[in-house]
Amino acid sequence: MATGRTHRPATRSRGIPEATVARLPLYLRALTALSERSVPTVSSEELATAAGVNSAKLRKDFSYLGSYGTRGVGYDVEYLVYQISRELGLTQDWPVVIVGIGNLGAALANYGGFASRGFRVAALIDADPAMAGKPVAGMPVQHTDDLEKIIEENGVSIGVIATPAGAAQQVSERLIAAGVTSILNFAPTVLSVPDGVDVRKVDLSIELQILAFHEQRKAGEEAAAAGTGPVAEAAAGAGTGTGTGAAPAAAVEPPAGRAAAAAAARKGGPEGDVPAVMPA
Amino acid sequence: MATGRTHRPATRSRGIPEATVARLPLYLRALTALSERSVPTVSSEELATAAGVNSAKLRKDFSYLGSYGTRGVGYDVEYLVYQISRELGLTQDWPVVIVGIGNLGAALANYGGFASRGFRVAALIDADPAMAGKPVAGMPVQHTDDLEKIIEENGVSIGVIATPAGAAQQVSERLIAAGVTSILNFAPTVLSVPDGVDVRKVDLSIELQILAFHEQRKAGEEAAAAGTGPVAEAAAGAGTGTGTGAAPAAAVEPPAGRAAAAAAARKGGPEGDVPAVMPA
DNA sequence: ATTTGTGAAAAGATTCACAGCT
DNA sequence: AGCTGTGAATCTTTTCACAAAT
Repeated sequence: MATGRTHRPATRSRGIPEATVARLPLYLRALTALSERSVPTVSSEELATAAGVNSAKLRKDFSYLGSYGTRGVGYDVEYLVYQISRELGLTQDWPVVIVGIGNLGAALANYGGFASRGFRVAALIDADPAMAGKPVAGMPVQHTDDLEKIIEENGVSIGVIATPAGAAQQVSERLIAAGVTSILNFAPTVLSVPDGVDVRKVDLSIELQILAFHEQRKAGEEAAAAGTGPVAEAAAGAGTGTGTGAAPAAAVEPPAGRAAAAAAARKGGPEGDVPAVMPA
Repeated sequence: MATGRTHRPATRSRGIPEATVARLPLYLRALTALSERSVPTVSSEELATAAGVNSAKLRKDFSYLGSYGTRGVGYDVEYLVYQISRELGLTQDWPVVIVGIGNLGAALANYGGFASRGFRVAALIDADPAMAGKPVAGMPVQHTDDLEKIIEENGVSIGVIATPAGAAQQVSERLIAAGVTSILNFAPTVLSVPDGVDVRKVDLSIELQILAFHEQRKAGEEAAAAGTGPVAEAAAGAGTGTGTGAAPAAAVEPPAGRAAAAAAARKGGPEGDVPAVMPA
């Protein structure tokens, strides 16, 4: 999950569960593909497969939007595309600004997926004077000094932050002061924003860390020894184990589960002094 | 949430809830920052604030790992960094390959957040012969032809896909055949993979769409008058201008909206009143 | 005097299973 | 005959609130 909500705790939006909202774009993408192939109708089963979910979930999700299907037949593709687009607010045009035009910012500026939905990149903004005027994705980079003016003139309410972590909080404050109320944050930092502002974050390294966790467990599953620390396998009930034959083939892990030495190495910075304490 | 799990449904890893695993990297980042400032201990309240969660959740999360705190005092920062790192499998080295060195792939290759954890970019791979040998982030791009060899020689078990959508499925199959068991997918497509392979996806446009949903609702909240029908005259109305200031004017939703709209729509026939839907 | 760790309650999400409509 | 829509059951996650520890 590159995702994370920050605000909007209580007010579950218009009765549509957050989990459902998060899947609507998935359905929309699958439907758009069907639409392009001129497929007129689709069953919950087919659409669910295309979107990578199961059909019960999909039907439940759609039930929050209304009764848009036809029993015995399925869903009308075009109609559903429209309904979901409207629900997501994609039938209107959303100007966005991207702040921080480094590698990632440039990648985002070039990313076609924005434009193809209701999003329009209204401006690219960077703090480096040397960047100013340089064209990225066919549009000149503007300087941070003009941030407020750009936001206001374009009626921007969604900002994308792709700056280094250190700059993100300040950038968010300026965006918000100028009128932005939704932020997509790629900087690896927690933004603190006032009530009423939504923040979603995408953190590339967090995703990898979650994968590493599962990867590690896969490795540990077959080498049921090697135990440093609490491997609590017995109590965990190996019965449910993924004992799939499709076990990870590639023997990767050179050293499986080193202990304190590894910690010291990792942390070994200027003051890296790892307490030797280590019960469990 | 840009995030989404694809596999791993039943086997809840080693008793640690998936939701908790997803937050561990967050805690780790906050702890690392404290560690760098040589803060020796931290309370659940402080750490929770730094990580952007509430303290009850944090304590519950930590309780799945063990009893690593001291009542009346808090948590030892260094010790906790080590424990979480170990739990996530970051005390070992994870070689990863990035396939698809376009804008995004290059951004990922340059992203410092990988290297600073246990991740090492072992190779950059692209299908374009013209890219071969060109240095990106100080390392030569290699051709897809050598993919299998690279995976095997480096013992890679985690692959990052940053190719266009059309190439992603095939790339994933080759990665998996060569031994990769975890994939981070940036291509906007659903990968179908065998059991035992984990896929996480990050979709930039999905995140924006979720923000748009909430943004739209905010707008509708204050413009609770304007009894428009089920009409969503978005782009027509304002073009660029969602008005200035914090409150975008373009409201889409009539408060009474859905029920009536749905009913009307259904009466109108299977397809009748479907307005021109913007094709992607 | 604080702050953890955790049962128990509450809220939320998913899955089941089938009535009801086409 | 087939497929949606949805209550009911189940599972997961979050929050509460307080005993236990230092």
